Amino acid sequence: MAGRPKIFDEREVVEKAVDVFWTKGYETASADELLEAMGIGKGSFYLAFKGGKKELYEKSLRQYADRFDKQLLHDLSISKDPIQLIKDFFMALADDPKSKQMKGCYIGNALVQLSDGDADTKLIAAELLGSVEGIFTDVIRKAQQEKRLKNKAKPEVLGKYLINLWNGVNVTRRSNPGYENLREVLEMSLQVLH
Amino acid sequence: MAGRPKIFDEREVVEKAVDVFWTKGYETASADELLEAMGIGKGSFYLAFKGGKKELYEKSLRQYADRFDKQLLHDLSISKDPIQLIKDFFMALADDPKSKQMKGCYIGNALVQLSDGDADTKLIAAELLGSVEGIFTDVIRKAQQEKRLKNKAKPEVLGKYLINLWNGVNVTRRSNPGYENLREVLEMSLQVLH
DNA sequence: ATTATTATGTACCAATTAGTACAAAAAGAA
DNA sequence: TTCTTTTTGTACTAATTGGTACATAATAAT
Repeated sequence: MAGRPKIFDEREVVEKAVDVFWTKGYETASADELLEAMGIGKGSFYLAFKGGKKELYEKSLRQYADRFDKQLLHDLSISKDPIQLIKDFFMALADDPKSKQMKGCYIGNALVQLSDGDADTKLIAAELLGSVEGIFTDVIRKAQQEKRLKNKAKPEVLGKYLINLWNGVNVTRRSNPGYENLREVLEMSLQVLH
Repeated sequence: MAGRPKIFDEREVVEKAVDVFWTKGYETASADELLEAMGIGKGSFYLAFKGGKKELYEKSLRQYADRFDKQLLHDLSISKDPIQLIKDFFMALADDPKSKQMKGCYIGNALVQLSDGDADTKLIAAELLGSVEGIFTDVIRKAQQEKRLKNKAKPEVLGKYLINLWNGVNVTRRSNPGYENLREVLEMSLQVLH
């Protein structure tokens, strides 16, 4: 063991980078800006992230999604009524502060913001969204088996329906943050979970 | 009337610009690339579009939406069953070629791709989507009045529901173009139009 | 034909981009 | 202390960005 010690924790600086990428977008977030927010210099950065900005972004996507999934799975694990939890999860979108309404979904943004040149990164985002979809699907399948969900549609279809709802709301509310009818739209959309 | 004649038609070159912006995204589409596709030089461009790239983009959004709205209104005007037409309109999303599935909605993309610095342009995109929403809402209101639609939900909510569906599908299908269940998800989503 | 007007093409520019080179710093090991 | 290893900060760079300046070209009016 030798060498000068790192002055930063990788998970922490990646978390800072999430902030910047989320509010500014992948292209618009400049390397300087990211480094500033992360609190490290170029020397350290390009040593730790040999792939540069792109590697940082991919790691930020993975780290964000990982945290998100773990949180959701945890909440589900301690819930008496997982279907209701998913409903609440969606309804909570209507209560987000305006600032959050404007930012969209961190993963979904990647899907829309990346150009064809970043097809590989896009694929990562697709996988990560697919992971959330899988969680939804599992909850639905189980609820159907336990007769807690009357809707007999294929769990995979309902899972995709929910992810689609998620993606939609995260785009729609950007155009009109805090708009009156979001709650009613969500209620209407969630009637399939009966 | 005097002066050297223009060698291009504004609507035509803006249409070319739509192509570039759509496939590459606002930031990623470079001025050179746009000019190349439009087939005009910098001199002509910056004379005709004093606001540069941004003005071109805003005009492209307006022109695209204008064409889109007119087409939709026309189709509705000659339709015997406007609600069915809207259903078909959405179901057609599942038949798009992969290349189109990957591109998303031209207007919705703006909402997600623009950074906070372009809030004014974002607002334009929001208005344009609102215009489509208004068309949906009108169709629904009329159908309810004519008892052709049983669903008694507020037309405004159903209109927002449909735009939300539109936005969702245009994000979701990017992650998995041509995926199996899109058709079923759409059918499930359109059950509200009964 | 001369003039006024508008459009065009090209050369140029300042700013910013992501990324590199490298010498100095900070630790442990000998 | 001296050597080795790793990290850090800074100076630099090559490419690209959107945009401007301006001389020239092409037309209509006089």
